[in-house]
Amino acid sequence: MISSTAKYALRAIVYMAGQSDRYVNRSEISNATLVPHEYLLKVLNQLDAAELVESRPGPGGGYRLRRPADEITALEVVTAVDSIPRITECPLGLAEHEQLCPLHQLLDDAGKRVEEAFAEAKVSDLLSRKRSRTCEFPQKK
Amino acid sequence: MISSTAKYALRAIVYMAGQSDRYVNRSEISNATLVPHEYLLKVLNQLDAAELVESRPGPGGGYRLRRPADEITALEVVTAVDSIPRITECPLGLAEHEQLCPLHQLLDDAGKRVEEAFAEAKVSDLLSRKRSRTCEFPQKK
DNA sequence: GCTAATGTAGACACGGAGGTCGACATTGAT
DNA sequence: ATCAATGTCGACCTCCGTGTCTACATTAGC
Repeated sequence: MISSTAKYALRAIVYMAGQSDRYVNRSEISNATLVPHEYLLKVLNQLDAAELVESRPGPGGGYRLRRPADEITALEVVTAVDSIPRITECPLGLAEHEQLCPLHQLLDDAGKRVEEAFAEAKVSDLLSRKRSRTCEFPQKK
Repeated sequence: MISSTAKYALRAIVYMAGQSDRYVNRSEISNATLVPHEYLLKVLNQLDAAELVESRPGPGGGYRLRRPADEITALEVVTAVDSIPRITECPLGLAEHEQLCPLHQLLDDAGKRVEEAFAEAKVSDLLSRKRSRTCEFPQKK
């Protein structure tokens, strides 16, 4: 449905959201979310470019959200790393088409529904209440 | 949203649906849908395994639908070649979880909505009324 | 039965997403 | 000013979905 990069981004963002305002370093995020440490860098870079997180180098540095968790939608996180394919015009460029062919309409509708699902969820909605048994952050073995 | 293989399958099925009961050979389907001729074979094999089409070799042979177009849903076509990822249980296998973590619930919800979109559409709904300007079958140049 | 049209099958090639590695740059604490 | 913790960047590797190639099997028509 979405790329694993997008899932990584969501896990990382949700983890940071659970750590209030402190800067969290990459190793800690990687340990908690099991996103590969080096790959996490690329994900965080994209989240930074999308202005969802900010970073600070040096001891005590790391990453944190730029905005409160209830003001960030899951859709923003997903689109920061992974464009959801929407079909707004005829893929053949036939300008005369007022509307898409039924098949293209269906494909676009599927994309639209996914977009809606992610747009309706705020990051704060994704925080697990009972932390002890959360499964969104897999355990390292 | 779905793989290009799934889009190929939909285009091929919709094309066959527009040819009533006659057997359509692979070259004709490939020309009409611009699905690469050799790759189309693999797609058709999967559609055959899913019992959506039947084939006949020899001169005058080819492929055709096994059931009427209004009794096949787009979801059947898509799932014949491409599983839509649903999350029915905790990915960590924590049996104690009565319900999924919020994040996994969201991901599953996205998959569910896509499934619904495709389940609601029959192949017959995807046939273009005005054939002259259809864009679902790209023109070879 | 022969031939041509067609489908069948498996091995191989390509490209992009996912993932790793090593050298470098920046900052906080002392 | 120095050092260590941390982030930054670019090159590389790997795997799998996509797509191609070549040889083989089956059948309609004569």
